[in-house]
Amino acid sequence: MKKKVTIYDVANKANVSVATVSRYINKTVKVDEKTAKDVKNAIDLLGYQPNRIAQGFKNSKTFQIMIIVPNISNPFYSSMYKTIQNIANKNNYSCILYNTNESKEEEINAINTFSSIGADGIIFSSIFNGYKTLEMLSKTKKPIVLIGTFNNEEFEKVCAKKTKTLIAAEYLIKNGHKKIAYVGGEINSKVNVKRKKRFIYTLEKHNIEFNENYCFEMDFTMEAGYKAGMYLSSLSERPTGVCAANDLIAIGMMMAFDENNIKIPEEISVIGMDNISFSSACKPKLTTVDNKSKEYGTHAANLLFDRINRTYTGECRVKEIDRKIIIRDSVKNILD
Amino acid sequence: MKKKVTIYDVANKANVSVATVSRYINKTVKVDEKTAKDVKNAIDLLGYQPNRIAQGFKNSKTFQIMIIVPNISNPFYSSMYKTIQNIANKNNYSCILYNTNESKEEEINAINTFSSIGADGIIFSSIFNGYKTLEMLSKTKKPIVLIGTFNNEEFEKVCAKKTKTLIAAEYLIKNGHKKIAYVGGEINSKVNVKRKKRFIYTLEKHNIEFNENYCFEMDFTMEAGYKAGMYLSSLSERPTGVCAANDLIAIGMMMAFDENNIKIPEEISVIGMDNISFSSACKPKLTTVDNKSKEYGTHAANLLFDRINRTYTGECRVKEIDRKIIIRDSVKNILD
DNA sequence: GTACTATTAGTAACCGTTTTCACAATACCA
DNA sequence: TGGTATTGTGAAAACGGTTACTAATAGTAC
Repeated sequence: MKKKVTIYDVANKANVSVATVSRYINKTVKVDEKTAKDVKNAIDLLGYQPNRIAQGFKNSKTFQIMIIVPNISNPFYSSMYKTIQNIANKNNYSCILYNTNESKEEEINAINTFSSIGADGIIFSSIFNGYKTLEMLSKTKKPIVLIGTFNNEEFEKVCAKKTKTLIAAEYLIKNGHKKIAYVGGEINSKVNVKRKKRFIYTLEKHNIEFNENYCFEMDFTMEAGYKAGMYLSSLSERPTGVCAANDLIAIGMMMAFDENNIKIPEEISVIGMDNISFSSACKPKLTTVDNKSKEYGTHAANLLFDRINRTYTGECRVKEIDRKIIIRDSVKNILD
Repeated sequence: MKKKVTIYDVANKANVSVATVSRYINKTVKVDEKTAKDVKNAIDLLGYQPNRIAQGFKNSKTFQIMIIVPNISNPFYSSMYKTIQNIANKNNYSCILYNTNESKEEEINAINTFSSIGADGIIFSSIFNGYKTLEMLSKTKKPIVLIGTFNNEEFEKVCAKKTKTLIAAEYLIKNGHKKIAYVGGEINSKVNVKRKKRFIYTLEKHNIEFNENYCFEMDFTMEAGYKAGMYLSSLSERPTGVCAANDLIAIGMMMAFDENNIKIPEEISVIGMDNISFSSACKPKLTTVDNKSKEYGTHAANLLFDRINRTYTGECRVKEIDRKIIIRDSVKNILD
């Protein structure tokens, strides 16, 4: 095993001091042109590569950021991750991905590793409120960006301008629907609780009463959507529109309606949220609310690198993403 | 800004030397019980956390592995990543994820970063043959695991025992099908080329002639599958079975058949590959070949950590994954 | 020629650990 | 009792960079 070539070897070869080599590499101070040439030659000759760990150790900088997501198999997060990675790479940074599997415990573990490996910043998304996690993050004194809604003024944030539920429900209402069902996800998750609350609030705002029979909560999967569709199909007085907590649910539901020969959107309108790729491939094409994973990623990464590179040092900012409805074929205007 | 608490602070507080503290933490040498208690108290009191970078610097170890994938939005890879991360965490390691976006250039970049950050190992998956990448990897002298088929004896590998295509095609043949179509993906990708070759080979092995009319290659999406389905529906003499290069294609195809009132599997049988979650949620439930992302992940991570921890130092091993067919409702036995 | 300033380069301290080596204290044995 | 293992501990030298401080040289003004 060949010995690693260090900055000392380069200095020797080039007949200069290690300081000069370091200065040449980091361009912190100008070195004479002739000397620079010698150093460059020595580096090339020896195939020298600065040891990142040693650099990181000395500078207490790792050139790494950590990204914490609930579930990387969710197309929203994987797409967001990809845009973050791109921006990070452009800044000469690598990304440590931590998948928490939607578990609170794992979030704690994630933040613990974060502070122990000393990454330079973190992008944190969670389906929990997480007072403890935020407190832990605060202690790290590192640049931090939160994804989603948190009660916190201490960190950079990127979140939605209006909730998806509001947008979806109002679109149905605007199209004349009054008997509207809500199909949520895992009943106890904060995300579901919040969405349902939002849904009810939106109905009331438009003087429509919320009907408990038009509510089905199970989990965020296609199978759950199928069951919801079966349930709604069986009602003697069916709703005219359904608001699904995500596209998977909506797609599963449409399958059930199809199986029961209930025409979409003629007999029932369906609206989803997320705009995953499947939503434009199914039949009829699903009307949904775009979740704009790429915008989330771009803003989060930019906020973070503004802090890391000290391009911005003012008050913490909040980027609000303006989600738009994607009108396709699954909602009918029943006013016509 | 409070100063970071170091091993010296702990040593001071506990009235021992830094060496003792280090020994207590790493359990490399036994320390007296009483001393250990003192050290533990001091650590707790000060909230001391060893500095990973310094540790890494001293040990030339980063406690990080890198995982390179073509596309993290592909459910296969995200699921694989999750299992790898779990095993890594158990080994006290973090994972750097590098998404190459199915680009050769990005693969080069990925490996360059890998060697510059000096991670302790790498799990590499690619849709290319990549002679250059393998050569670069070889130079790093680090533990390496390859995912998929590569012509290489130098690294650990985990790949399939039989190709998915072989399994799928043979299942159709076993069920009496002779007029079988192949719907592939992006025509120029190595993966598609290989799969098609495999498909033709399997037919010939069973004395069935390959019919170019029964071949449709576009890309690996649901939309492409839909178009393929439309094309096949339009043929005057339709195949009795179709072998799709992945589940997305199969699902898209089934939609097209459904739209054309072609009953599955009564009039046409469809088989997919991947066993993504959608495949068991659609109607009829799709018969497919399980891609076992979790097994890939588990084996890859275990092979890697055997090397990293020097639990195994022998010849490079190849783990072959025995993929199984998942029989559901989309293939009919036409011999009955 | 002297004094002063700019520019470039070298010396050595430092970052926070691990670990080798040496040594003291204790245990063991004849 | 003396001699030898055994055990637990501390001092100090790494690991490979960066950088504050210092020194040398060149350039400029008087």
